[in-house]
Amino acid sequence: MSPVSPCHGDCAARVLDAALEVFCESGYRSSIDAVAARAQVARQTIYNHFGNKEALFCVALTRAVKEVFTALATDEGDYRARLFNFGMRFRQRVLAPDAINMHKLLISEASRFPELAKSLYESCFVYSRQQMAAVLRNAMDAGVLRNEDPLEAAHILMDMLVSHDHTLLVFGCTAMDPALEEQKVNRALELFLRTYAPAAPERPA
Amino acid sequence: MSPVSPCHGDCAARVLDAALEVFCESGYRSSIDAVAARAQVARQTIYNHFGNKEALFCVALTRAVKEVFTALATDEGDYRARLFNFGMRFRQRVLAPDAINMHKLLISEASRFPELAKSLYESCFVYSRQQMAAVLRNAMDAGVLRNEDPLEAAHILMDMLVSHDHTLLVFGCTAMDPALEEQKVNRALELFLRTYAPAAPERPA
DNA sequence: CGGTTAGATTGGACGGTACAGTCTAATGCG
DNA sequence: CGCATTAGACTGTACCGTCCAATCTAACCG
Repeated sequence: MSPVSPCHGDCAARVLDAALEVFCESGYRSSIDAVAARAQVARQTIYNHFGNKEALFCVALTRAVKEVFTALATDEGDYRARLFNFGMRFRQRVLAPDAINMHKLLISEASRFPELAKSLYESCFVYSRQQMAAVLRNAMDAGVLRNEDPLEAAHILMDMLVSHDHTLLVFGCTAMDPALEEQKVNRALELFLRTYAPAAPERPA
Repeated sequence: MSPVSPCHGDCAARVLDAALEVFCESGYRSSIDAVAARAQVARQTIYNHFGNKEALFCVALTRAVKEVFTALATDEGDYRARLFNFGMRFRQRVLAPDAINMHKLLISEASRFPELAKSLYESCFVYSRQQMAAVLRNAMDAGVLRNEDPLEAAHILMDMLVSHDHTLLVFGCTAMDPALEEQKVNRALELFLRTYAPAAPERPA
């Protein structure tokens, strides 16, 4: 039972973990009591640490969402390999059940927390596109890709990588088959590289 | 004031309109009283017609979502014109504020109404892709487009058409500038047609 | 080493609010 | 009269946030 055993230090962290879990499961309409129970903590402890429900929500969600989008790009291999690795990692992170739930949660509460939604969109969604755009810009400079707006290209590639499956998951329709991941990434890359192949210098009349 | 004036017939319709408005504004957590006030109807009238809140929500949302995706394709003009018209109409419908709100609403409540979410995904999202795929299949058969899976091609084109702006709107970041619509559709078509240009029959060695 | 203190934590009670859904009596219309 | 509608009272529930007295821990001090 460990009947009372105060936690002395890790309480806040436990609360944040529990809050993320509970909010992801049942949305913002989860009760503070549910979070407290999940964290095995008294309700009052939550108020001591975070003040109120809104603050708890913002802190928990911000911390979690940012983790999804860090360090997606790598420097190893040729451009094709870099894009493949990025694609695999991106799908893995963004299509994970937790990430899907966070995405739904953020959309649900975008009107209640407009600044939070905007800020997380900027610092995560946009940020991940910029990471990809940097890779693509290099490839364009190297002549491997057609020289166009790299940020636009990043949007297109990343949509090709996840968009359809992401929609499926958000609407709760299917789970992904992990055996098909490489195949899907390669197909997306094939289409993308076809779109952004360097313009043929001259065409045989 | 029209102090009491029972509605005799159009009550149900008024309630459905009001319900859609209110739910889109404040989500499922809107109160029945708010719907009743918007419809200028007694709360009891709503219960007489729809039984409970869940049923009201499902009926109102289903009716509204289906309207967004009907009759997107046209038969006039060449393939390029058809795709352009489809693209313009698609953007207009899917990026409209009401449609964005419904999208957010459906995602928010996907876990509370799994069958509703799945069914609306099927009958609307998938359906619109199939409309587009039919057009693309014709173009492929006619040799105007590279002969590949037309449904996959439809997903890609429709992502190119709206994906980025849709995300922006869902997260409440910006409004669209209507002056740029044609330009955006043409850019999406340009990229798509580049991807799906018929394969060059042979390449100069 | 034992006693004290400050701070974190707990459990529970409590007030206030909001809402779903029911019930009833009254109203107006065909 | 019969029917749809209305206004409002009412019940039950859920939850936020506060308050408080009691408990535990660790650090500090004589």
